[in-house]
Amino acid sequence: MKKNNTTIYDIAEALEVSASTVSRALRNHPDISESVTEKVKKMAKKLNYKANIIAQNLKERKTKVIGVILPEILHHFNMSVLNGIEEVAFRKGFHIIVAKTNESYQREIMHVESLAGQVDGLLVCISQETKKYDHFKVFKQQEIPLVFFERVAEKVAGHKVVMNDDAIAFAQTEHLIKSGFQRISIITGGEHLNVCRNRIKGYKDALTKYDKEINESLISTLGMSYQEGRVGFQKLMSLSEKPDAIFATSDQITLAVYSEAKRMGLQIGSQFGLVAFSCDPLLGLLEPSVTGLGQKGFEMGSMAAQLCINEIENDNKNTKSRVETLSNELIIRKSSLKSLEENVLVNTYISYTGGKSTDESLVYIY
Amino acid sequence: MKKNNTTIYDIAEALEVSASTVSRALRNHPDISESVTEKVKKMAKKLNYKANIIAQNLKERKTKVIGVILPEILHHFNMSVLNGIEEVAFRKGFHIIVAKTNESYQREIMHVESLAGQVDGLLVCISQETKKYDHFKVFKQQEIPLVFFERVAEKVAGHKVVMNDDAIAFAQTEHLIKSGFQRISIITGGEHLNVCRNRIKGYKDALTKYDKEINESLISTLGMSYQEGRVGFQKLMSLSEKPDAIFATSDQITLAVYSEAKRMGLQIGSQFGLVAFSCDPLLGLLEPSVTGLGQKGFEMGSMAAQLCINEIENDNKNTKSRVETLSNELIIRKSSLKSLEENVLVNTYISYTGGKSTDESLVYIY
DNA sequence: TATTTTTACGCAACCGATTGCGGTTTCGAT
DNA sequence: ATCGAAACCGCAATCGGTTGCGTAAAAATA
Repeated sequence: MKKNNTTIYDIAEALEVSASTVSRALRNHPDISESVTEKVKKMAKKLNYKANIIAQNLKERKTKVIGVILPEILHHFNMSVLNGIEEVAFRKGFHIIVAKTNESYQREIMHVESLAGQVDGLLVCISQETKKYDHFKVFKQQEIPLVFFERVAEKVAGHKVVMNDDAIAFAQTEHLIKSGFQRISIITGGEHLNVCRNRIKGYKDALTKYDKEINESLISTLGMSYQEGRVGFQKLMSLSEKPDAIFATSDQITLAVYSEAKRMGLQIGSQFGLVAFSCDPLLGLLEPSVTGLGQKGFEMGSMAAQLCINEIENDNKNTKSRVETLSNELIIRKSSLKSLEENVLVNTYISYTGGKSTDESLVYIY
Repeated sequence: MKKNNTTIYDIAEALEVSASTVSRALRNHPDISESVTEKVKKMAKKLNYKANIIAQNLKERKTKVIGVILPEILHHFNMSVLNGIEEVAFRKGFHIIVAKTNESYQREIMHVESLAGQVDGLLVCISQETKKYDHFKVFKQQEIPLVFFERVAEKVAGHKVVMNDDAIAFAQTEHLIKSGFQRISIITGGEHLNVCRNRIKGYKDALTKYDKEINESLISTLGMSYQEGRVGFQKLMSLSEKPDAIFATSDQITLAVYSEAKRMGLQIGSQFGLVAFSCDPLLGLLEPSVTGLGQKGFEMGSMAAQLCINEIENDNKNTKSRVETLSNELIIRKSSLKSLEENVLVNTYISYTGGKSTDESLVYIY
């Protein structure tokens, strides 16, 4: 990026041929004779020629880079998604620009706008604050493929990759009910986010199915971050009628609830139920271990990247935005079991049909 | 990146001025009158003009992108480093391209070479397999700033950001000794990696100080990954004389050892000691909790990014490669305590002076 | 030998912006 | 009225490759 780099003109001059010949020779164009091609390549090697990728990008109107915008870089789910994205991108010859928003709408806008000019496609998990989606129009205008994952902008054109949030949430809640918990709380973010809305929906549907009252004061929608999760939990635990179980809907919330509950001396599992919309393998190592989900982050990331790259390469105008819904599975562990009796597990079966995604394949593992 | 984008020429045509005037107007060049500047900007807005960043990059010979090459995307330490890098990069107006090697030398080479043309600087944590460093010469030639973090190529010019590995390793080992463990094993990677070599050095120095024999069969150098850590642990535990404590030198190894040890029914802490070169906050939530390190990943990442960006912007040829050594601290938890007696902690003090980094500020927290 | 077809390259435009230099106009100063 | 200086703006080169088109030379065909 600095200077002194040898260009095709240097090679051309050294060999007394034209730059176009050099260019063609380096790309093995049949119009160029073997002998010349040979000479050019030799000289290129000798002069340590490296093609200027930026110049090529300008000419070709592509960068072989896809952008990834996500709310944070740290916790397991997002990182496994990122891992999946990188893996697919690499195999397809793409690099990825990673930009995080820290859940800030403004920062998301900045990234979307600045990325528009330098990526061939964009993968986005929208921020918590985002409620307007005009900033994505730039991508439509420039016809750059846009794929959402996890938290999607439903009104915006572009493929979406999501989880079967409603079904999972239903199953998790149902599981807590069958396990014997009475006052089940959910800690999540605002309902403008599809993930929160759908998880709340599954939660409510489960309560309804079992004729349990839906108590809005047990629904905390402060946000998906650690801090927000912690505050949400503390507020719930300061209610006159405290919950006896929590459905934590993010890695961070799970972490916050688990830490706080332990700190407060609650006996997670026997005394206090916890299920997590989270797939960190460490959940299985905690004592008590925490009921969570299967590892679908990598899958989500690779699928999103696939969709995006296909769109880039095939250049087909089938702009029907597909919505890919990944089926996740429940991993039942101790945190959600009042007792370790087998029959709770045996009696736990799938019966959710409330959402678009009827999912009969939830797998329960102890 | 696709097409139909309005250019300065479109604006120029619409306004019957020259493209250079448009260019200058958009950048508020004083040579252009207010009225024209006004008109140009208005027309730019109207035609929805977005500057072509690639063209600017070509002209300016910079991309405002820095590359990050790391071995894997998933575990806590690397991600906290990445988080720090992104944060600093963002504040400085840079984007980051993230490329992982999966610990593969070949893949590292590919990334280094392909990134050379499209980033203004590069941050690298070398792969486990890497033992030759010729591929980095491209960056010297092109005078692109190169900064290593964590695992560094010592012979290659470029700043380095590392941890006080030797001091920490010494302290961890010493702590295990004082805690009463007899056969202390270390699980790490090959000594060609600075981190492994230095951690082994600290480990050995501690043993030596306490007149304990250095038993090479207790030193497992299979690698830093989960799988390698697991295999290493299993081999150690199949020795006729098993270790009674493990020093795990990566997030992944720690995870592997902890899982396996639990699976084998070992009583971690009281019966089997474990210290981890790892700072995942979840370590504190495990039961028993795991002795680890303070959170320095973010700091390492942000420092590396700072150094790199300074180099890019100041363009100063002070090519003295600095080595920044971050002081980390030990967080003592249950996994390394045979008993919970206070005196173990009281007797644990800093006395390491064996390495380049004499570190008096290790903080012990229970 | 004359004519057609290949083969092998070069010219110049193009991708989209930036900028040194030069030219024209305007305006105050003498 | 004349001159020099600002004030304003355009020409053309440049960044480094890519490629359509044209053409001279070599080979093939008549």
